[in-house]
Amino acid sequence: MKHLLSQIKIEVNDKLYLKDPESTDLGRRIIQHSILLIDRMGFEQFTFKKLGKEINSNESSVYRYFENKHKLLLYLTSWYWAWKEYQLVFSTANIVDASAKLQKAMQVLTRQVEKDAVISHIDEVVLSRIVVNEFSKSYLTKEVDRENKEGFFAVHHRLVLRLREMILEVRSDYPYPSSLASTILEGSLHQFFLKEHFPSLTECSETILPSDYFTHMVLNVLNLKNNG
Amino acid sequence: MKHLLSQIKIEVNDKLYLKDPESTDLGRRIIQHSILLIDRMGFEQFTFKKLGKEINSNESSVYRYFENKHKLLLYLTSWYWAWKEYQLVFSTANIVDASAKLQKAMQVLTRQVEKDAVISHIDEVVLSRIVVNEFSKSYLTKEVDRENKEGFFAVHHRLVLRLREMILEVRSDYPYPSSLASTILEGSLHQFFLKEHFPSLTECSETILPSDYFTHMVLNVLNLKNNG
DNA sequence: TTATATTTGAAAGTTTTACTATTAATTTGC
DNA sequence: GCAAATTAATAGTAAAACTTTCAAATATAA
Repeated sequence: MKHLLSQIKIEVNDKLYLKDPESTDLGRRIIQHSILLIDRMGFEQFTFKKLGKEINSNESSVYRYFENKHKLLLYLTSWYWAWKEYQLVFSTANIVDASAKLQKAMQVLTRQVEKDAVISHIDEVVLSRIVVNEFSKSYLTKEVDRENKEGFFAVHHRLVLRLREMILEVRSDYPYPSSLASTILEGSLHQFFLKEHFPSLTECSETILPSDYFTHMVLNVLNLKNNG
Repeated sequence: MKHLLSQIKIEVNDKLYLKDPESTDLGRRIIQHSILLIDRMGFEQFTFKKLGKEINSNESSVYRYFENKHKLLLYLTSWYWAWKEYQLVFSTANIVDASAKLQKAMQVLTRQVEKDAVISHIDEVVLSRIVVNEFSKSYLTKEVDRENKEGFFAVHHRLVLRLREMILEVRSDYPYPSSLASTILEGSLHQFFLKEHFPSLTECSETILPSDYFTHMVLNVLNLKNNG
C-alpha cells in the first residue's frame, strides 16, 4: 500500500482552492501545517494569520491558495474521504463473496487510522482526528445546499453510495441501505469522539472498536452470520 | 400533555446563564427570538448585536443574561433535551413490557417534533431544527472536556443512559447498549439533516421516518419481534 | 544571460465580531 | 414617592476575516 499510494495523487474538487496546493512547496506546507494547527487549536481558533506565521509565510499568501478557512476544511476533509475511498476500492477489489466484501469495507471505513502513513506531507492520523472533530462543521451551515450543488461533498457521497451498493449486494431487499451506510460512516466518527470525550456514552475503548460495534449491528440487521 | 407541560418548568444547568432568562420578560424574549434568529441565519451568522436589534433591545442587555453565544446554544439545546427527557419519562411511565417500553422510547426520541407545541414563548418545532443543525457544534470544541466536567452536557447524557437502561432491560447481554443508545439519538438528528440536504444518502422522506429505520435496526440488533 | 512574468512577503487598511465599560433612562419594589 | 435594580444607548478595544498595494524574490522564456 505504501508504495502504491505514494504514486497516486488524491484528487478533490478544484473549486475548493484558488491555486492547487499540491503544485507548490508553499501549498504543501499550507496543507501540512493547517492540519497540525487545526488539530492543536481547533477549527474555531484557527486563522490564516496564525497559519502564515507558523509556516514563516504570510496571511496574504495563504489567501492566494484558499478563499477562506471553510474552503480549506472542505479541501482537507475531501482529501481524507478520497483517501478512504481509495483504500476501500483497493482492499475490496478481489473479494467475490458479497458478505465478506461488505465486512471488509466496513472494517476499512470504521477502523482507526494508524500511523504507518503514507503520503509525504500529510499526516493521516492527525487528519483523521480533524475529520472526527470538524467534519460536521463543514456541512452544518446555511450554505450547504449551494455548496452541495457545486459538488463540494461529492467524494463523501460517493463513499456512502459505494457502501450502500455493497449492502444491497448482500440483501437486495433491505429497506434502508442508504441510511445504514450513512449511519456507519457518520456513526463511527461519533463513536471515536465519544470514546475520547464522553466515554460513558459508548462501549468503544482501547479494546472494543467502533468496527466491532458496527459489524455486530450490520450482521444482525442484514441477518448474516459472521463470515469475514 | 399540553396542560401538564405548561405547568412544568424545564430546568437546565444554571451555570449556562448569568441571569435566568425565564425570570424576566426580556429574558424570555431573548430565548424566543434567539431560536428564531439562529434558525433563520445559522449559528455562525447569529450575533448578540443582531439579536438585540431584533427584540428592540440592546447587545449589552443580552450579555447580562448569557456570557456568549456558545453558552446560549448550550442553554437552548439543554432545554430541548430536558424537554425530550420529560416526554420520554412521561410516555413510558406505565408501560410494563420492556420491549414495548423501548419501542415507545425510541419513537419519542426519534420522531419529528410537531407543532401542537406547548410552552409559551419557545417554538419547539424551530428549536428542533436548531438541534439538528447546531447541536454538534456545542460539543465539537476544544473546551468540551472542561465544559463536560461542569455538567453542561448532563441532560443529554442522562437521556442516552435512560435509553441504554431500556435496551438492557430487553437484552441484558447485548454488548453495546451505550453505543446503540448514542447512535439512535445522534443518528436520528443526522437522518433528519440528510433528508433535508443530502436526500440521496437516506431513505428517510415524508413517508419513511427515522423512527421506522431505527426501530427496524433495534428490533434486529436485539433480536426482537415487533410488539409495539 | 538578460528581460519578463509570476509568486511571495510585508504592511496597512476595512469591516465585522465579540466583547467591556460607562452612563443615562426607565422600571420595580417597598 | 423614593431607592434600588434593570435596561438602553453609546463608545471603546482587540481580534478575526478579509483586501489592497507594493516591493522583493524566484522562475521562465527569448
